[in-house]
Amino acid sequence: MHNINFIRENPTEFDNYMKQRGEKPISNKILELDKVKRETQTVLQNLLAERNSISKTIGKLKSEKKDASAEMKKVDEIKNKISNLKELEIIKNEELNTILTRLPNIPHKSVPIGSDENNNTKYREWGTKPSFDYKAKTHYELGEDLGLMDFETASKLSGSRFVILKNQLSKLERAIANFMLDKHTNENGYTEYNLPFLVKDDSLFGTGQLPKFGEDLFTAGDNHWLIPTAEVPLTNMVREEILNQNQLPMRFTSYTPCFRSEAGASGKDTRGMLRQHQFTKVELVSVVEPQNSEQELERMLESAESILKDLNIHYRVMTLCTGDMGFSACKTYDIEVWLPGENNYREISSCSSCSDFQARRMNTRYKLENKNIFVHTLNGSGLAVGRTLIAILENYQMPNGNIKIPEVLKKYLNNSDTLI
RNA sequence: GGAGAGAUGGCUGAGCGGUUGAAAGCACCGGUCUUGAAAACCGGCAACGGGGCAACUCGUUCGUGAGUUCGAAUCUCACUCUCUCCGCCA
Repeated sequence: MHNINFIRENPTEFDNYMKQRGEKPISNKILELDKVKRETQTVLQNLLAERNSISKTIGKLKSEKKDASAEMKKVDEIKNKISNLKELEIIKNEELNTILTRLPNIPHKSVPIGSDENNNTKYREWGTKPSFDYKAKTHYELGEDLGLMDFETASKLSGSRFVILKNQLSKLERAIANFMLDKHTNENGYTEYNLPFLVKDDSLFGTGQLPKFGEDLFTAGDNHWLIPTAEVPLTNMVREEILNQNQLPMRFTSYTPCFRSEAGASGKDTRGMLRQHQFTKVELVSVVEPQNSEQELERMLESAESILKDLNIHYRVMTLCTGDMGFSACKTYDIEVWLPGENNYREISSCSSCSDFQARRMNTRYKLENKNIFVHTLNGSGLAVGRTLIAILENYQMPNGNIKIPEVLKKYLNNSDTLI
């Protein structure tokens, strides 16, 4: 949600920011609605004040057993005007909100300007690509050849974009999740939560998925939605709260399934388990004071990177350009992991600062010297577990089709050296 | 699923239809006292919005939405949520 004061004072600048994010200029319309709304409100409030004071007089007269019929007649006349103006104010306010709740966050100054992923810039990279004497296999070739990854049966159960992991691969998924959670809670300073996977629409509004992106989500009836990411429940834990300064920064982590309809991705990544309707992810969320959010984003990125460093898998970090960022983000780093089987980099984490954008939607503030200030929220994957599993398969594959176990995961897998 | 109770400020918790935006306590902030701290005492302390350069002023808000009334935290209706008991159940 946007600060209407900022738009009032910087309409051209606002339009410019929106243009960078692929929106049309709209400040004119916003300011016009805002003006009408405020004028209506002023007139309305004067009438309300008049009604209130006459009502008080009536109360006084009645308690003195005097005649109040003249005053009551006066109020009666005002009442009609009031209800008309009230209606108008509500309409204008709704029109304004419809616009304001559907505009994306303003990008941070340091974000490269551009329309799509081609304008993303490389922030840094780590490690080197492994080399193979043969054509590296894809994760689904490896998984299926080992008999541990089953797309056919999954589609019998649930349709396309689902997978079944069996035996050692199922255990590997658990090992990865445990390793990530241990790392983030023991070394990176996050507190672990076990969360609801169903949320109400208020929560999805708070983090920005609703009202605009409902078609990307699965519903579960009764005003419940399946979470597309743990960001939603984690961040909304502080919705409608006024926090104390000494509670900040807050750092949360959680391992949850994520459910996405992938409505806009038909035909994309249909092979393998890269893009599924259901996947698991370890999520990181921070709630911080505004002046600390830039630094917190770097910290969060490093926390996510620490997982891949420990796994010793090559990756690069991209700074997303204005046109490629998510709705709520003001700045986003994507971590792209190297997948030898694909011969390509693929997103495995996305770390975003949402500045005060979600905080305004959620009305989350903290007390600072008797003032209530909107917090800044950040979220990042640390990491997507399914895609980490893919990365391990492809990077740790051996010529015979078996998989080496990364050093840090051994203790989670009976100290085995290889998958089977 | 059946029966009942409830929802008030950061928290706990009072509140006959008419200075109740709301008692009291806690928390918090400032001060006195103290070598320092604690205690005690004094003072301050809801949010959001409109108008105004400002002092300030007006409006809205007691779960949400309608209604009754000149006037609603207080009365009526619907909805949401929470809790208790019973039943069912991982």
